[in-house]
Amino acid sequence: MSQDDPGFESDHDHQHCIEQALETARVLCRDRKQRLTPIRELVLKLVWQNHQPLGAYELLPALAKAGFNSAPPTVYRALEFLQEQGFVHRIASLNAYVGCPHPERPHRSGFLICRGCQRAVELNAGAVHSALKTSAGELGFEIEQEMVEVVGLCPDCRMTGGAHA
Amino acid sequence: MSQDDPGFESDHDHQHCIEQALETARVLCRDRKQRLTPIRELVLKLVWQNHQPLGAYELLPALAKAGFNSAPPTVYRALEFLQEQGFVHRIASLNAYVGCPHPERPHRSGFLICRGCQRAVELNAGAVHSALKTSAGELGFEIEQEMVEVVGLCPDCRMTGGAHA
DNA sequence: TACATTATGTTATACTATAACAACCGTTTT
DNA sequence: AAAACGGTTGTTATAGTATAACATAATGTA
Repeated sequence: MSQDDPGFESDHDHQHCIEQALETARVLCRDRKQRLTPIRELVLKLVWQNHQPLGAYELLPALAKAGFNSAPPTVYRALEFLQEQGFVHRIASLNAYVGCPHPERPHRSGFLICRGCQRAVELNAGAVHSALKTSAGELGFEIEQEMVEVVGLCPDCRMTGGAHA
Repeated sequence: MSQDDPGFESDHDHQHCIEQALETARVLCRDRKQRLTPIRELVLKLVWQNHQPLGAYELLPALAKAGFNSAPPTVYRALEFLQEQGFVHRIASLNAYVGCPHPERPHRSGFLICRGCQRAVELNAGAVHSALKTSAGELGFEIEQEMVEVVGLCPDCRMTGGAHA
């Protein structure tokens, strides 16, 4: 994890996270000649509202409120696009989606998921990837995609016994 | 991964896998004073039919054919029990279940999942776990549960371009 | 403009998992 | 043996997650 990423520090300027994520997405889409349509931008913004992964169906009411169609395919399509562009990740063990702080380059990502406050932070785990690559390589297995999802307690919740909001 | 585990070798004596898994489960249940009922044993056997993870709903027809009730709760209950006992693992990214070759002791498990032949082999990834523990520790995160699911191509499928059955 | 391409709207449905309560069964207690 | 109990299974219903398929609209391009 790079130094400027907020980890589990609960007092970071989250508005800044959101702004930056949106701005990065706009720039990258322009470079890549992809269209960050209003729906897609809204979904990205919603996913970034906090560091707690959101389920697809949790996004629908907000879409409806913004005047868009709010049937499931709408949000799944937006999520699919955002994943392809690397702007969000899906967390399989939660059936939920979370913003990616480093969309500029594709990367193997892992997550630390706190069962106390439900926040998930991305782990830039070079060492984990190396170990995995070695173990897989010994079996002749060629890695294409990695999912690393770790559940536990973040520093805040360890102190408060998991009651942190 | 220990030496006696079949990895992606497709010619291992799979009947032996099944027998051994069932026998181990019987012994462990006796030791633990748990009941390996006919339904539970059947589900375990079905999950072990091959090394491809099976979805819960794929098990239902076989349960029906064996004369049991075949409504979803039946199979989910059996799977829940088998997971608690460590006899099977759930693979979140596939919504599927696979037999565990080392149920005698709880362990952090990872999986290599081949997108060619759909086989999944368990990775006894001590090194991966260590790396993860270190990375998490740096953020003050306390690990309770790990999911490591790696998708790629097994040795067989690398040769045949992923067409291996 | 005409055409192709991409995105969105809409309806329906598939797939995955659990809630809730009744019936059954083996064990222990009376 | 009867009653009480805990655990397992049967049964119905429903919650939660995701996609198929086709129609319409918007955008980019010749």
